[in-house]
Amino acid sequence: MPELPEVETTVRGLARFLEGERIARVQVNRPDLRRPFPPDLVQTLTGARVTAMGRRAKYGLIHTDREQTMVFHLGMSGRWRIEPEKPEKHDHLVLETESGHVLALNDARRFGSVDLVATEALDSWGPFAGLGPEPLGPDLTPQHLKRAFSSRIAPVKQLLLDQTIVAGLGNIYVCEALFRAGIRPDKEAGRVSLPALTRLVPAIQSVLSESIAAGGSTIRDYAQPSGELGYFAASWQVYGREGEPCTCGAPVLRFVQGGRSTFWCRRCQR
DNA sequence: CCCTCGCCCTGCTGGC
DNA sequence: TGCCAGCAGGGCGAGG
Repeated sequence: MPELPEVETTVRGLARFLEGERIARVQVNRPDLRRPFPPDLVQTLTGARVTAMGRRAKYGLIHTDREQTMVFHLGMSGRWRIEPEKPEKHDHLVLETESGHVLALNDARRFGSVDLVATEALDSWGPFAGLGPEPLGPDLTPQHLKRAFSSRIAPVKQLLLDQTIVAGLGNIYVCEALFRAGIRPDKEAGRVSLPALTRLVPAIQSVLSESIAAGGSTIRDYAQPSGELGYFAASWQVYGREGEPCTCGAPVLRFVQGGRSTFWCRRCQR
């Protein structure tokens, strides 16, 4: 899905149309994504004013003046369509603001979610309660990873996908960050050295920051809220490049880990 | 606890 | 052209 940079881009795009606006109309077309929509979704959002937008891990946050926050997850194929010309298949939720902007949450695979959570209790809300630190915040440090990886035998790649260790990384950016840090994806997490973790943290942060600056990655059904496409996909060095030469000349390799594809360079990652 | 696996759902691509 | 296998960015629960 949209990983952290894509959610961040989406939230920033939505903010231009929602922040400070009152929601005038809420239309639910199909109220069952990963889980059913809250039964009071329409009632709670209709007439509410959006006070602020935010993001936690891969979740987008729409805070309202009703002390309720709408939390959305884009799953694998979710996207917000801004000012859609016409309705499309899989537009599950449509919001219209007082000033006439229309926003449609479209999710073909329906792995996404929409929830309402009391704003003051967000941190203790089930899906948020166990999340690890934000990778772009101050709490992701080599020491944090050292501690979280300690005595773990699972491959480092799998643990980086674990949202309780770091919140917001997905398959693409984990592959790219491990490449930048020169760490083999199948390395036992507990055996990754502190110097390697000290390279990994800035590798994670740079790959995410650069992607956000570029407006996210483009893949299949992902588009920014405005409808433009992100450009970061062109910057992938290993993801999706099986068989192509790495910058070092060796071929990019692919194998399956935990049921998903891992891309890496045998020469650059040790 | 930790680790792995399989499933949720739909659509697109590539090979025959 | 049609069909079908394989693949896709996530998250969760079951079972060992």
